Amino acid sequence: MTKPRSIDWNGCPTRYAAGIFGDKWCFLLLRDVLLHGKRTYSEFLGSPEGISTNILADRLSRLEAAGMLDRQTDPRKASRVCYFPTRKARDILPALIGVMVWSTKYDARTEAPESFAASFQSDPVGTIEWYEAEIDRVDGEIRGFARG
Amino acid sequence: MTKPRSIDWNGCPTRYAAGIFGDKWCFLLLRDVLLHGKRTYSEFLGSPEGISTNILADRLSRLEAAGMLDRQTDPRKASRVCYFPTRKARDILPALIGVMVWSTKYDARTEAPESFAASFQSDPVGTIEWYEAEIDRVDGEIRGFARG
DNA sequence: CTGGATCCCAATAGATACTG
DNA sequence: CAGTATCTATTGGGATCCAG
Repeated sequence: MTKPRSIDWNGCPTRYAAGIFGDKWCFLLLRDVLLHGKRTYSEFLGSPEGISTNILADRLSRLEAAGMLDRQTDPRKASRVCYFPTRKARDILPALIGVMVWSTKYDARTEAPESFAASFQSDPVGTIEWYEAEIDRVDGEIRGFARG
Repeated sequence: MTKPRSIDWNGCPTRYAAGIFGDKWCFLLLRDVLLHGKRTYSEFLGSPEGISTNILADRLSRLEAAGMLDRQTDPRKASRVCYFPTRKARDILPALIGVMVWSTKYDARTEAPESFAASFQSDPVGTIEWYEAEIDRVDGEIRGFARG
């Protein structure tokens, strides 16, 4: 009887969060799906960090199991799979942006990624209005995809 | 100290953040030092997640190298070492609290840790006043320690 | 004592080749 | 395109040792 190596990861919000965000690849995938609008396996694979295929598959299924990603196959073309951020994932956006603002402040060499920088200058990112609009926009995207 | 493989991990704020927070143990150590007031090696070792000694030493040095922890030895007793959160680390508090609020919302089984729950109810956590007071309090703590 | 360093070896993460 | 399979590299647990 193998003794469980890990402890109960629930019962503490930071510990719960550590299980999701305390992983380099999950963190970056959430960036891709929430801020860069990436949706497909090959789009994620194309990120400059160079995730490998098995790791990508593993993290996508972890994030799906955690209720952060909604996996949908195109009704007309089964080989086309899209991963959409769930409401739960989109609710982390304010904190994620907080982290990015922090990073930008403390690492002089960092630059905001295109979509972040662009939207940050032209849109009221962080306001309730922007946030709710983003929620609605992705909801519409998912419905459109599911209808085919 | 593992050599970064292929890509440049700077140049993007999320990527930079992933290098610091995208690690389970760093994430939890920051919780301990920022929200539970833990300062010493043995206090960190006593956390319920059960970090092992080699990993703890490695992560403490990583966080020190990243400018998140300030390592101080007691002027009167060299064997007593304290790790204080730097200003840089304390500046992540608002985002960290945002993550905790998110976790608490989405995992029904999670409970806020004592110090978080207590301060959240009795103090105006999240306000500029609370935040600046916390900055000053830890600054005083560090000065007091360094004076002996 | 406290704050580590080191070693062993189990378990996990990850790069690459390959497949339906 | 969206993943498996395989094999190697790194991380991590636990015991032990060491220095101040």
